[in-house]
Amino acid sequence: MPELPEVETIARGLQNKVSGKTIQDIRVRYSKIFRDCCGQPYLEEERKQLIASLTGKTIKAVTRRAKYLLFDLGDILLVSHLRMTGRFSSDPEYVDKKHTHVVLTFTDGSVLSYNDTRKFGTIQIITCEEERLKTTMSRSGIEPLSDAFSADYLFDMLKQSKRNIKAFLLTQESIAGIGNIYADEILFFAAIDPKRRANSISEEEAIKLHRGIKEKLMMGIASGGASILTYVNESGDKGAFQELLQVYGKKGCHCQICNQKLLTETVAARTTTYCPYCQT
DNA sequence: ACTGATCCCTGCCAGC
DNA sequence: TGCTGGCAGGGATCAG
Repeated sequence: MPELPEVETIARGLQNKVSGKTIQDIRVRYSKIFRDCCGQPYLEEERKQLIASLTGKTIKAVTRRAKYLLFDLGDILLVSHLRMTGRFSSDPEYVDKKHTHVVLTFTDGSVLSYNDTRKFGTIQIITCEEERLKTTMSRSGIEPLSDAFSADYLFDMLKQSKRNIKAFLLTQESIAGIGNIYADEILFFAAIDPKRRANSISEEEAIKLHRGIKEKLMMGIASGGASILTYVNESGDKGAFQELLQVYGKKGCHCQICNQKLLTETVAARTTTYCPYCQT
């Protein structure tokens, strides 16, 4: 399940693989993947027109914002969210695979496939600035790896929120790009109980939390992402961050610091694993 | 302002 | 062995 580090890894890979390439042909097998700026499926006629309009366009760049992949086609922007199981692959073998829903063929003969087992992922076709502003992507919060995201900034945000800290970290409108895996790892690093109210976090704790957010996300990127379920980058390589996980998915395991048994419970409607002794 | 339920969808696993 | 039902999962959205 791709979070910020995984999406960043994919964006960098795709930038190398497909930027500069011109779309010659598009094959769509499951059309609901394509959505308008509000996330709604298109009516058939409009969808056909929009997809046809992509032919001949050149991919100028592939970048990331929050957990979204952005394909800059000049006057059109493709905004893709991979959700749980979405993946882009430049491997020709993916073209005919089960669950491959969209295949782009470029003028140089190479291909890019969108494959998504659970079909939760989406590709929005954005044709103007007005549409872009309507996307949930544009409502994403601060980029946690940007310089603007300082410990002071985080502490101010925390003071204004009464939600539990896990829910706070998962809310994309606050901080963009953190999902369940990194939220659990960050809270373990910062030694904070996931159920604590955000506004109960002290300045000292906020500084540690801020460091945890930056470090865990950067570690994720440095190791090519965490391959938990099905995540692979655009070349099909797995990441290595899953080997560095300390609490996520470690139900029943023992804390690496105090050796007590880790606890798993639902917090903010997500499976949450933490150390009840170290995280207070 | 926040919480909880619902929806999207398939694979997987426990239980029969 | 084969079937079925329930669950997981990110996040938008809606009701309370």
